[in-house]
Amino acid sequence: MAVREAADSRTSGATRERILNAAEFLFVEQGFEATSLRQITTKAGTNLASVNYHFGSKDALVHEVFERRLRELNTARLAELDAAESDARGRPLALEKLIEAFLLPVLRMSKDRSRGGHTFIRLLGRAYTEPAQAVRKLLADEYVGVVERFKRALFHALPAVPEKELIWRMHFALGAMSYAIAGTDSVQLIASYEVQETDNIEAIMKRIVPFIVAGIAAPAPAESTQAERKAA
Amino acid sequence: MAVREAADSRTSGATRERILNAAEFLFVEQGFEATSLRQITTKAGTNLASVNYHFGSKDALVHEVFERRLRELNTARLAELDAAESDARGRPLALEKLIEAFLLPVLRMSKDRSRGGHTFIRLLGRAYTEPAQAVRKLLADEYVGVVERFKRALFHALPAVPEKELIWRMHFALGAMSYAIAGTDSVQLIASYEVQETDNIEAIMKRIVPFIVAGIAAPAPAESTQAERKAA
DNA sequence: GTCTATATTCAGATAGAC
DNA sequence: GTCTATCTGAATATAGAC
Repeated sequence: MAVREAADSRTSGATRERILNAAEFLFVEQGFEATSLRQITTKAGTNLASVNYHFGSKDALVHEVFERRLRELNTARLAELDAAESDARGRPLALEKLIEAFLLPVLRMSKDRSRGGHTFIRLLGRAYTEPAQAVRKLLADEYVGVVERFKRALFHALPAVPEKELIWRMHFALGAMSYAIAGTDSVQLIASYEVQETDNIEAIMKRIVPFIVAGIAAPAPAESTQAERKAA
Repeated sequence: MAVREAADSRTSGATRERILNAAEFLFVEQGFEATSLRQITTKAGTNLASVNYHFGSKDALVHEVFERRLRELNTARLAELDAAESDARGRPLALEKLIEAFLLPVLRMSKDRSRGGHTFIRLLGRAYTEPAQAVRKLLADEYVGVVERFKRALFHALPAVPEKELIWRMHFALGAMSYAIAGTDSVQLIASYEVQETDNIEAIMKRIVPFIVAGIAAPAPAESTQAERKAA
């Protein structure tokens, strides 16, 4: 994978990757703050100093854990959207296709246990609500292109719904998706749901697309804020 | 509020409350792990030892921060649902009423800046995805009654949708709500949303109810899992 | 109940041998 | 690049005076 330093040494990059994988796993289980470099290096089978050698600091390691997967994920999302729009030949995209373009790469990554994508997807669902400034900044930077692109497609797909309304619904949808993704953990938490298939993301996807499509295409509510009512 | 130790000393309980409020605020800003007892006691205007005196440990403090608000919140939710069902006189509840029963107490608490409810609501949105075992256990315990009760009402309101489907949609809805609530932080994060009213929770509520109603009442997707397709 | 001073543990980071 | 040993600071928690 990592092109930059692949061939020169037999295990060059291997230690780096092992650290990233170990960190990813432990971050899912415990969160960023609660995970120490000692835990990470022990799990990765290397020494404590190696993190600072390869990444410079713990913050930089966190950054890399996200960036290596997010770049792949968002590139794939844009490619899916391009393909769907190409199929549509200039006509507005079916809302369902749009949602699928956003979610399919997640589905694919979550099924890829061999390269550890499955672990990262669980981490991703939690990242949006992360209080750490560094993580928030990173997500914002990494997502700005994707969000802009999908927003335009959404406006085009549903010209009847006010754009402001659509922006909010996009946000709600992201919340539903995020829970669906992180749900592997949190469904059991919330209650005694009699649900067996919490680790079958494919089944979850099939359930969430109709939910989001219906929510986003819902009739717009009466547009009147508190201020507007007072003024009237 | 705190009945247990109210009257005996003039300031008894006051320090305790100040600690809880300071902790609540800092947990929102930084998360649990990143917040130290030193920060909390400094902000509360007391000494470091007072946390251990009043709560026994940092974990116990976290526990209390949640419990004092969640008890109030969930009691109010059940009362709203009771009232709505009483109005309906045995007939199935309108889905919209059910959602509102769940969300109105959140709205009310979020508008209550004088008692700090506003702060807690921002914390709540993040709590569901918290990795810390202690927080997850606490939420599960505190929510089990509410979820069971609303689940029954939901099954009753939408007998046409399979129960398994409804459980998943309830989960998705919770994700959307959670994002809507924590959105004060995360809307700006995700992208350059041109939205001004991110701190007007009342306006947000008006937008999310139709979204959730439409999503939960959506037509059920073709019910076939991967396993079932293979078997066929 | 409140506070200062302190015990103890563990964190991230670095120096320097190999 | 890898490793051991160590520095420095900060965390939770407690002892004991007031």
